[in-house]
Amino acid sequence: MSRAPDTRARIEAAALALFAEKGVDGTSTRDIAKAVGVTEGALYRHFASKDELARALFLSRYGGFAAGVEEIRAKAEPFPPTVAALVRFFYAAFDADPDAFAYVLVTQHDHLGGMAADAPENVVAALARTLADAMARGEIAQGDVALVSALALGLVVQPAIFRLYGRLPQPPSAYAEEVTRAVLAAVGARM
Amino acid sequence: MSRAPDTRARIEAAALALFAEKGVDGTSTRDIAKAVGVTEGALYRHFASKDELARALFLSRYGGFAAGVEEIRAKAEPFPPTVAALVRFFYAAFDADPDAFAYVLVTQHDHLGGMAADAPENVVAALARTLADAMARGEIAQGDVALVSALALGLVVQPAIFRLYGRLPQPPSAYAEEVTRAVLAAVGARM
DNA sequence: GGAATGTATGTAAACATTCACTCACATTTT
DNA sequence: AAAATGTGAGTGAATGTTTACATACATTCC
Repeated sequence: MSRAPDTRARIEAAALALFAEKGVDGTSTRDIAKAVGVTEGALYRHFASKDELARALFLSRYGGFAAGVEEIRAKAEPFPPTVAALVRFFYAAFDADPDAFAYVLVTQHDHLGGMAADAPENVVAALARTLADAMARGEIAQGDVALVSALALGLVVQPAIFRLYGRLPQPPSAYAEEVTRAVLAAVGARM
Repeated sequence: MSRAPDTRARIEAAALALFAEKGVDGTSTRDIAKAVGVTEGALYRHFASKDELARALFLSRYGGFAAGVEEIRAKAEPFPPTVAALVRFFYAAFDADPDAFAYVLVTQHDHLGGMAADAPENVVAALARTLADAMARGEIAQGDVALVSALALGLVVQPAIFRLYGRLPQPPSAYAEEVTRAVLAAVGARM
C-alpha cells in the first residue's frame, strides 16, 4: 500500500502547519504521521530525524526569502521603489504560505545560530546592507544601521503577525502601500 | 531541611529564564527543579502543574504591562508625549527583566486565547484605543486602527527582539528617542 | 518551660504515559 | 530482481505528576 508519490511533500506541508501552530517541541512525530495519514516509520524514510525535518523545512523556506531580498537589493534601484518591492515580496510570500512565514519567523534564531551575522544568505543582513547603502547615498537619514533595520523590519513583520493572530481584517498584502509609506517615513527617506 | 523561604520566587525566576530561552515545551520540570536546586516534588508544593506555573508567570508579568499602558493612556496627554512615555515604559520593562519581556512577547497569544480582543486588560487593545483617540482628535493621520496599531507596536517591539538576539549593540532604552520619532513619523503625527 | 501537635515545605522513588526512533517484513515501482 | 517506500510492533529514555515519608517551625496545652 503506497499510493501518493508525493509523500515527502505532504509530510513537509503537514509538519509545517503543525510546527507553525504548536511549535516544533509541541508537535510529536505521531501528530505529523497522523496528519499525513501514514505511520511514523514512513516519516523516517524521508527524513533522518525530527530535527532534520525541522531544519530542512526552515532552510528551504528561508532560502526563498533570502534569495528574493537579495535579488531586489541587487537591482540597486532608488530607495522608495526598493522598499515597495521588498514589502510586496514579503507579503506575497505571506499570502502564498502563511504557515511557512510564521514558521520561519518564529524559528529563525534557533536555526540561524551558526550562520555569520552578515552572511549574504542572512535576510536581516541583506536588509541592513540595503539600508546602509541608502544611508551612504543620502537617501535616508543617518543613524545606527542595526536600529534602523529593526524599525523597518518591525513595520513589515508586525502586520503579518497581527494577521496570523486574527487581529487584522485583511491579509497584509492589502496594506502594502501604507506599510511602504510608513517605512519611508520612519527611516527619514528624502522624497 | 528547608531554608530559603523564597522558593516560590526562585522557581518563578528560574522557570521564566528557561521558558524565555527554550520555550515552555522545551523546558522540563526536571530542568526547572535543577536550576532552582530543589527536587521536582517541591515545584508541586507551589504550583499545581507546569501549565499553571506557565500561566501564573504570564498573568503576573502581562498584568504589569497592561496596567502601565492603561495608566499612560488615561492621562490623555497630547499624542507625542504619550508615545514617548509608552516607549520609555516598554523599554524600562525590558531593562528590568528581559526574560519576562521575551516570555510575554512569545507566549501572549497562547495565554490570551480566551481574553476578549478589546478587553481593558489587553495591551494591544489599549494601544489601539490610544491611537483611535489620537485619530479622532486629528493628531495623527486617518487610517485603519488595527494596521496603525501593528505599525506602532512593530516599531517598539522589534528593537527589543533584536536586542534579545544580540543584533543591537545597546539595550533598546538607549534608542527610546529615535524609536519615538519613528512612531510619530510612521503614524503621520502632526507636529 | 518543655512536651505534644499541626502545618508548610522539602526529599527520593516510583508512576503511567508519551516521546523519538528502529526493525523485520510486505508491497510497489522501475 | 533490485530499489524504494510503507507498515506495525517494538525499544529505551524522558515526560509530567503522585506518593510515602522526613524535617522545620509555630502554636497549644500541661
